[in-house]
Amino acid sequence: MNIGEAAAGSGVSAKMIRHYEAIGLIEAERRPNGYRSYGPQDVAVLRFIRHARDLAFPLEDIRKLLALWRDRSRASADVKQMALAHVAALETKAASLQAVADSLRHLAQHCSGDDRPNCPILAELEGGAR
Amino acid sequence: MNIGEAAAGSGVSAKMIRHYEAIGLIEAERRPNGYRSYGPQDVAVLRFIRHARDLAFPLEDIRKLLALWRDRSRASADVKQMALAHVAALETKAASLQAVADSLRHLAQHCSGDDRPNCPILAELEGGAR
DNA sequence: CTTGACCTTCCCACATTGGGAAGACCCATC
DNA sequence: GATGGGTCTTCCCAATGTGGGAAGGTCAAG
Repeated sequence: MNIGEAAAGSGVSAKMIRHYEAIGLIEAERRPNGYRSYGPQDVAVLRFIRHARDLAFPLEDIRKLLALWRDRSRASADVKQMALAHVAALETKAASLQAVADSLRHLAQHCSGDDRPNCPILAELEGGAR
Repeated sequence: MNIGEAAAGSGVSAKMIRHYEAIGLIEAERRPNGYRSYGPQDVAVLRFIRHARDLAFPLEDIRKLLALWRDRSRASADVKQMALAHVAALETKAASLQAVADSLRHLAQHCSGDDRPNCPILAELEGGAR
């Protein structure tokens, strides 16, 4: 099948498929006319990639996951270790975003929010967080 | 003062100061020799920007915040509204990261993590999340 | 043969920060 | 006055991931 069909079948845009190929994440056969040609197995790989992206794995992680996926004799410990490291990274980032949100919400709570100019939020930005 | 001193005094790198100028967030006087020249007020602006970045405001938001900051007669409601919208965005992102982390952690929990190849994480990536 | 849908490559954009090169400059010391 | 170290200038490139769009080739149906 052509790239469009592979895109539709995998949920990965044609743009991204070409990009993944450009960075060496995947490969593709070429037809005499230069068109990329994909089989069902390729679509499965693309789906794998998309699911991993859905789980916010960086592409470099996905590169390793693909290698592990293709290696029938891999140790599941390797996969688990990657997954847990990724979970930790996600949670760290989520917590830090939440912390920032909390402190900003706190600031906003003390802002009258009417048509007077006085605003602790701007005051904090001006001088605070030293 | 020169850019280096302004950078040291504000906590914004010289690189970033030039960048902020390039995108029109700030301006700078030029000396005859071409060097940028900053005064204490400029450093205050840079500090304002850095604090807003610490609170994860996007630069476009900072552009508006700066305008509000400079407008002595602004209504605090405008600031509060922006802040709360930003808080909501942060919390949405934090929650979605946490949700992804949760589901991945859940998957990892069912992975033996030993030297056997069987791994539900890969299986899920392969077929799941449809 | 024309038309439209699809494919190709290539460049550009987003947002943010940093690295580094090449050249100009300033100040102080010899 | 020259030499040198530090600072400044601009310009290009990098990362991340995704998309837009142009210019041109290809294919199938009418």
